[in-house]
Order: sequence, then structure tokens, then C-alpha cells
Amino acid sequence: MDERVPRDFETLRTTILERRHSLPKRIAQIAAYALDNPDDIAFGTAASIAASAGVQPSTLIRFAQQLGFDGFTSLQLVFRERLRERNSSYDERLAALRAKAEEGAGHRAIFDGFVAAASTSLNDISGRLNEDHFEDAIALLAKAETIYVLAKRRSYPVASYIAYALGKLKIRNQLIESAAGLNAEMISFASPRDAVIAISFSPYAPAAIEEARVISEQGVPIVAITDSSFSPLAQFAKVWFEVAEADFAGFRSLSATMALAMALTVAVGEKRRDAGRKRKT
Amino acid sequence: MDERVPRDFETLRTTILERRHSLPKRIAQIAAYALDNPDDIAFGTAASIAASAGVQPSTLIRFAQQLGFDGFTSLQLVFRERLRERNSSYDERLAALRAKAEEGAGHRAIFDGFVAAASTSLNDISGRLNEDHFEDAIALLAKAETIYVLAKRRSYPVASYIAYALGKLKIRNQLIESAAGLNAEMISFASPRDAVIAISFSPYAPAAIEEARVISEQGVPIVAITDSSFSPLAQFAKVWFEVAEADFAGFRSLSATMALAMALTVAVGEKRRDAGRKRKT
DNA sequence: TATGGATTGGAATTATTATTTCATATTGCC
DNA sequence: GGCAATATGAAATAATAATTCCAATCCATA
Repeated sequence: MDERVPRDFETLRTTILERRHSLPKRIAQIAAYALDNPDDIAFGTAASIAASAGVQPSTLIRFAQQLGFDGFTSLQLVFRERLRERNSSYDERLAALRAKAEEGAGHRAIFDGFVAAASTSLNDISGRLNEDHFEDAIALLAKAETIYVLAKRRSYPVASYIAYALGKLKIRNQLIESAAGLNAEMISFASPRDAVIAISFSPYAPAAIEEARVISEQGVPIVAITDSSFSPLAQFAKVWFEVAEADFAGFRSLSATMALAMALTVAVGEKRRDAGRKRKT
Repeated sequence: MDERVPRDFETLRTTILERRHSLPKRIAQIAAYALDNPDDIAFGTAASIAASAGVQPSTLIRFAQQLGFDGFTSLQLVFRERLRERNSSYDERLAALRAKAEEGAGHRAIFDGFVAAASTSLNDISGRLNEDHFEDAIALLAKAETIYVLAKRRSYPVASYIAYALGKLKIRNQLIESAAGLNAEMISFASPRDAVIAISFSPYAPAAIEEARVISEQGVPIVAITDSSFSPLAQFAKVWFEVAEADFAGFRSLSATMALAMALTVAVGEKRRDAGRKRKT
């Protein structure tokens, strides 16, 4: 074996792609197969791989030799190394983190627990977002004159970030909170041309539910982020999202809710900008 | 092979863990090795694995047979299948999400972008948390009479969640915000027996920095969460954490900061509970 | 279209590897 | 402490797989 033998998969891949056109027919055939089915090369036997690729075992060995390996076995090692070095899967990683958090005492375990909860929530929502609802919500919010943001207690941080972001995007918005106890008045200004983003999770803060009820009775459309279809918030909402946040030590992660909230906000900003551009042309 | 042979890795794992204590010594030894080094089982030869685990090849085969396989080869298939089926790596997954977010237009891409940003941030902080600083911060906060929470603008949601959690844990705290413009007075009440959690990221909100300066001059110890050692917040802090939050569309993720903040809060709660218990006994 | 060189197929050979066997050691039980 | 049952070690054997070899085929070139 000379010194230029590819030792890692990426180098090997590049080498094969470079030489692709100067390779004899059957060798090229096995080369293509190898890049398309690297797992098969890693696990199979020379005979089984050759059969799958439609060539003779000897061709497979010639292929390896052309690349500078002294036989199929050494070529196969590269393909195995690739699988070995590939990081552990997302799920395993999470499971490990969660396990450490559960069994392990100590403060580090607490930290791991929160990271795991946040990751789990993100992972979950990433696969579950209903795109139609998402589009509906964006459309609804994009045409609102003022966006009211409603969330209490543990959901409040999300609301405050939404309000911050909407402000940055120059979208008129009103966070429903008032040190002076003027929430009811604030709500009474909302009209059907406005819209609400309401966020509440079980146990639903009574104030949030009550305010959502009032505001929906005024005909203001509500986009809700909540945790189940039984949520009282869902019944008042035009569009609602179910977000399952994992919790740790009694505190729910907000990461998935945050990601959704930010996506909604920025998407609304984009949609408005597009609409504005259209009107001008 | 009877019908109860584990065909997937998880089942196999569970089976092994169940029987762990009823297995003969050497078999148990190889069982432990198998669960600790699944990749070696997938790729190695019976002889090489046996050598690494410090047993004879025949023991390895007996182990496989105990589990219902008819030999090492069929056991090995399960370990190989695991590698095959294992999802793409965490990094690959994130890269895919990010790529989709960048190239892809549409609103779904925005959502993916925020999820990717949050995941990246969590992943990053998970490996970088300095445990010594973490312990120091917890000790410092646990002995404070009142914990002041200071954060403005984009960091404010984190502060509000900390305040919520501290309240839930019955830890006296004060969020430094005042609609009536009384922040300066609020700060003046803080004493060296209190402590501050301050959060600020570039571009540092001037108000946050100024308040941190004043409060540190009063001798109140500060735990800071910020983004670099050049942060003006770091110079006022007794302990500080560097958190690198990924951003998307101009908005920074808060997921890592949130996780750290919650971990701090809960850890402080635990430490106080422990200390209280000790004093009583 | 004839010729030399390169390529390919298939079987024979060699090597490696899993499995079995049997002697020995260990353990649990009366 | 002795006996049977179980577990272990080491080497022999069987199975499987990689590699080699050679004849057949293909292809480019004169």
C-alpha cells in the first residue's frame, strides 16, 4: 500500500469521484454502488456486495486495488470507520443526557436535565408543526392592525419576547399587562381588525383564559399556543398550536414555544413586507 | 432460535439488563462489554471481541446462545442493524435543518431556522458549561438574602422566567424593572448580603450595564450571563458565564440562556433546602 | 478484420473466522 | 467435604469468506 491510500471516507469519496470517468466499466459500476450504498460495503461480504452490485467478487477486489488498497478488506475498513465515527444518534444522545440528569445527583445533573428537556421539546415540535395552521396563523396576524400579546405567569417570558421582536420589526403590538390594573380597558380597545397571540399551558392561568374569552367575544381573532385540544384556550382560538414542552424539576421548557413564537413573528414580518412591496408596484 | 429472540438493539439491551444478575461471571463480563462497546461488537471478529473483553471466543458464543441466538453471527447482526438504522448524526441533522432554513424560502424555513438555532445553542452550551463557575454561582446565590434579577430588552424574557421560578421556589427576589422609573431606588436597596443575576448580550443595553455598575459598586456580588469576556458585564461580575446563542433572521435564540438560568435557579433552590435541613438537625 | 492489451467471469485456492468439542475448573448443595 | 451441575479455557474442526489465477471476452488500433 503506498502512502496515498485514502484513509478516511471523505478522501476516498473524492478520489473515486475524480477517477470516475477513467475507470473500466465494471469497476465504475462497483464504484458507483459503493458511494450509493456505503452501509452495504461496511457490513457485507465481498460476495454479497458483488452480487448486489451485479459484478464478480474479483472485480470488487480489483476496484479496491485500483484505489491503492491491498484488498477488499482494507477498503472495507474505511467504510466501517465512517460508521464508527459518525456521532451517536440524536435520540441516544438525548437519552444519555436525560439518564445522567435522572440518576446523577449534583448540580450538573440539573443543568443536563434542563438542556435535555429543551432539546426534547424542540425535537418534538420540529416534527409536529402543522404547516397549514402555521400559514393560517401568519395570514391572520399579518393583516391585523395591532397584534395583542396575551400570556401570564410561566408563559409570560414568551409573550415579552414576542413583543420585543414585533417592536423590532416595526409591527404595532400591545402586550396585555398593566401594573396599573388596566388590562380590561386595554382589551376593550381591540377590534376585529386586530389579532391576538395567546399563550397558556396547563394549569391555565385564569386571568389569561378570562381575557382570551372576553377578547374573542369582541370578535378579535385569536392565535393560540397551548398544550392540548382540551385547553380552554383552544376553544376561543381561530388557529391553535399544540406544543408539548418537556419539563424538568417542575419547570417546563419554553424552547419549543419560543421557537414557534419567533417563527410566527418573523414570518408575519416577512409577509407584511411582501404585501407592502406588492401594493407599491 | 425460538420466537423470543431480541431482533432489535433496544429489546436486546433490555433483555441483557434484566438478566444481568443471573448470568455467570464471564458471560456477565461479555454482556457488560457488549453494552459498553456496541460498535466493537458490530465490527469485530469473535476472536478480537473476546480478547478485548478478556474472555474466550467460546464464551462469546455461549453468551449469544443464552440470549436465544444460534451463534455469535446472528447476535452480531443485531448490533449491525443498530448502526444501520441509527438516525443520521446529530450534526448531520442540524446541518440539514439549517440548510433547509437557508435555501428554502417559505415560512416553514423560518420555523426550521429558529429550531436549528435553538438546538445549536443548546448543543453548544451543553459541552461548554464550566462546572466550577456553575458551583460558585450557585453558592453565591444560595446565600443571598434577596436575589435581584437584571436584564433588559432581548434578555428580559429570561429575567422574567427566573423571577417566576424563584417565586415558585419561595426564594425572595426582585426583578429590576419599574414602570414608574424607580429602578435607581430599587437598586439602592441592594446590599452585599444580596446577589444579582444579570443577563446581557451584545449590543449591551446601556441601562443594564449602568445598573450593573452601580449595583456592583455597592458591593453586591453579580452572577452574569453574557456572550464574551469582552462584555462590559463580565468586568462587574464575581462569576460569569459565556453563552453563545445562535441567531436566525436577526433574532437570537434564548434556549441556552434559558436552560442555564433555570438550572441555576433550581440548583439554588436545592442548595437552600439542603442548607435549611442541615441547620435544623 | 486481425492483433495486442486490457478487462472480465468463474472456479480453485488460501485465509480467516465461527463453532464445536472436550478436558478442567468452579460453584452450589446435601 | 464430597458430589453433581454448571461454567470456563484451549485447541480442533467446520464454515465462510477473501483472494488468486487463468481462460474468455472485449475493445482500440493499425
